[in-house]
Amino acid sequence: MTDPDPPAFDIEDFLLYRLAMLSRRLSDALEAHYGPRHGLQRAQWRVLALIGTAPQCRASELVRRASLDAVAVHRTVGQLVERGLVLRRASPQDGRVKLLRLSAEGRRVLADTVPVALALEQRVLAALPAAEARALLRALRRLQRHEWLGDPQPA
Amino acid sequence: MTDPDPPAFDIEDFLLYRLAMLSRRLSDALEAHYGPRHGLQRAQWRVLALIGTAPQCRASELVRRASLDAVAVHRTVGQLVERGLVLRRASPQDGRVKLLRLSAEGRRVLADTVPVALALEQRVLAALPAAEARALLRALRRLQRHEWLGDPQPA
DNA sequence: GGCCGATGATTACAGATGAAACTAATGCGT
DNA sequence: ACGCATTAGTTTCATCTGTAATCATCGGCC
Repeated sequence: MTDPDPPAFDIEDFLLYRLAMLSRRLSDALEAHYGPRHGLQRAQWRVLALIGTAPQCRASELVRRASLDAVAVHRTVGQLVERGLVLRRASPQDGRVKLLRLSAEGRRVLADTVPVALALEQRVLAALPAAEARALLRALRRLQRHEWLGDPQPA
Repeated sequence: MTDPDPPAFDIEDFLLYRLAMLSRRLSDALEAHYGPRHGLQRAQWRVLALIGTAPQCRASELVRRASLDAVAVHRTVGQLVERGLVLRRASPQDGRVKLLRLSAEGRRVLADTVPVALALEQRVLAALPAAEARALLRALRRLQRHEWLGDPQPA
């Protein structure tokens, strides 16, 4: 009697779902390139790029900045060290922390994949009208700052 | 000598990375609600909502439409059936396919979580200027259609 | 100087996830 | 009507991912 046909939630028209689908498809596309080519998996490439962006960082910094799982980061770093793409040395100041940086090989691998990543990004943006592309970038940048994104019903 | 400091790729300023971060954080936030409340994990909620959106669908349809892994879908459906949220019955026309629909309980659980999902969506959009929010939605809708998103270097 | 809570990193185990192989049923071609 | 390629669904196994416990080191405090 009251609303025999309520909102009729359509998940395919739902912002979070669209974002997740798009993000996954794009990451799949990128991984399809560097995966076979360098034997890297998604988390490995991401950590490699993060270390490349912020050399001499500690592992915990990656955890914080990328809001990644600490264990996953350490494991991934370990794999990259084994493969000689990342160097890990103890900090002189603090015996607990290990400072991370790319090896020459790591830089080479990253440099080989970055153009493909940027090309994919350009391809996405080129599929949109210029104004819309700019708005998308601005919106993402704006949303990146917001911390409140946890906790849908505060208290 | 040639470019001692090349592009200096900053992954934190990279579209795919921003999308992935935002998407994950939003999905985490939503899961933080329906997870403890109904004991659902992400894939389960998503499949529940997909079945709610398209009742009487077959499992393979979910696989296609959401471009999900077939095994994951079957497994998740199986879990939802066990918990009594989804009903699965053989199709009269085709003995291979099982038609899926929500049980009353499944509808109840979904109805309980949908407002939270929509509130989160509104919250994201409200964080943006109106024009930017509209542009974001339009951009996502536009990109959803594009199939070319696999294959960053076509041949 | 030596205890103790806090922090960084690592390990261990368990549950989740994905690729490949397997079973069942349909429909098409003969 | 029979055989066979195709599609739907399921099972298996190896791998990945995440939670919790562990080890090592630092800094403050008595």
